[in-house]
Amino acid sequence: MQVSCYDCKLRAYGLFKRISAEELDSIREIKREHLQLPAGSEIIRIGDAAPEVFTLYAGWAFRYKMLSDGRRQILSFLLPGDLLGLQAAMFDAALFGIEALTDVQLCVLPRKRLWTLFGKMPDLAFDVAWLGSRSESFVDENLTSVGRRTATERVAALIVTLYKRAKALAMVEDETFAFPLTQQHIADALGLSLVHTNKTLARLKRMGMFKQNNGTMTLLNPRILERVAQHFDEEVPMRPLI
Amino acid sequence: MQVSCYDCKLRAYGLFKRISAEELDSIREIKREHLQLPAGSEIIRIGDAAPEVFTLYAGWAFRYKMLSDGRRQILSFLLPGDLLGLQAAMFDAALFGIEALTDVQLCVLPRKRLWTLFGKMPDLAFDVAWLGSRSESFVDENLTSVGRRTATERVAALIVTLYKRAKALAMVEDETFAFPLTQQHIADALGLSLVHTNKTLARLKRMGMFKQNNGTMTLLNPRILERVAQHFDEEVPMRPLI
DNA sequence: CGAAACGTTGATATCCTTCAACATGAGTGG
DNA sequence: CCACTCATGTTGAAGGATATCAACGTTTCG
Repeated sequence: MQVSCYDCKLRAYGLFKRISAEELDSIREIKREHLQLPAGSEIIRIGDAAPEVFTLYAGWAFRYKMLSDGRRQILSFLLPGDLLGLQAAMFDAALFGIEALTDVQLCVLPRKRLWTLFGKMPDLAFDVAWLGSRSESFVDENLTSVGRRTATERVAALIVTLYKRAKALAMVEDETFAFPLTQQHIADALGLSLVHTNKTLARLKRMGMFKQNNGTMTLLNPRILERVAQHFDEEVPMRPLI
Repeated sequence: MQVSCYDCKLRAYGLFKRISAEELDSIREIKREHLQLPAGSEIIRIGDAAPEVFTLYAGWAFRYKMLSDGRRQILSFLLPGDLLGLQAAMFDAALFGIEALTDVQLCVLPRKRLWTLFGKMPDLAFDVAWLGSRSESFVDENLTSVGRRTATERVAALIVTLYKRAKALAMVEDETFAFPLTQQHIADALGLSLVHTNKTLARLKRMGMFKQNNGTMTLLNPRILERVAQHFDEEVPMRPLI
């Protein structure tokens, strides 16, 4: 399936700013291909030299680091509209891996052409920087969870954050959204053991906070869950403000 | 003391790329003032609307978030040459605070002028994005520490990372460098309690890894300390590659 | 000199990990 | 269609790493 930049569904969500036809042409010019990969694929491998930049068009992914003895830390989850591999493209080797959590569709943006385009379209440079900043904000929030929240607060905060991100993408209906993470993913994102993650989820479920059904998550009490999470007042913006 | 961009000491470290006189003029044009603040100053307050962007010219600072009940998470430490507040300037409110750890000197870069300059100097846009990516990489590493390393590994990893960053700035002599963090800062960066941080530092000191003298840190065995830390093979670049 | 910030140390409590076993479901080959 | 395996989820018990509490020591600085 070939998707054109002209009718990119992502733009429909107000995810990108209104742009001129001319600007759109420029973007379309750098987009090389539209990739489709199955769940579990390694999109960027740790140590990869000079990977390209991607826009995640559909599906979920996650960014992670590994210690030499196999311990894994998930740094952030990636949803449609997120930019993948910007950091990696800046350096000469990827410092982290990116793996597809579900089947994914990617728009490939060859980095050389991207840098060139910065000259012609300063607004694009701003947008890329904006997406990069937003991505760092998510890591900041996760770090705060892992460093200073209890297990229950961490799990609650993760679910609330993913719920809000999904909602901004119109992926939530009746407080229900696709939730492709396994308990191992949650554990590795929150710095918890698998067993404790399981027990914590069970506790929140018993408290009536949510229920899960074949790959979906339904929040039964988003307000309370947000309080349990000790969620921040200041929130990461979901889309450009301009 | 007024410092001119033309003889900026930071450039001497190869921290910035060689740039033309014309480019330098452009940068100097956006730099508004050179600020001096004492240790403990709040450089950016959480929730601040539309803060400016700063270059940390001299001194140390740290970026942090707080939970409503007072728990604090330090997200990253900032050394000379780092850009402060890029994220905050992108959004309409700062999601984190920045506090001076020592007396600091800041170059103020009014954000409007900075965005304008992106159009004239795409290379500058790239550099700003590069600094942003590097900053995110440090958060990534810290998150991996807090999530997946033991207390001893965390403390070792933090010391090694700061040592390497200081070294890249020519701030290390005889394995000795200024170390302005209190144990409370270390604890808040690593997601540990103050008491446990103290005992962990004592253990590493007893192991002969380092010694501290009125505000300085001396590494007695950097190699071993790096192994204790389970330090990554792939390292965050210290300066632009181009 | 006194106060406040910072550092040190031992005892006790607890959250979370590890270990071990079993349950469930999907996919696969016989 | 069944047996098998592999990934995932669940549960109880025990141990350990880290937190909390409390007290005291040390340094700095007005």
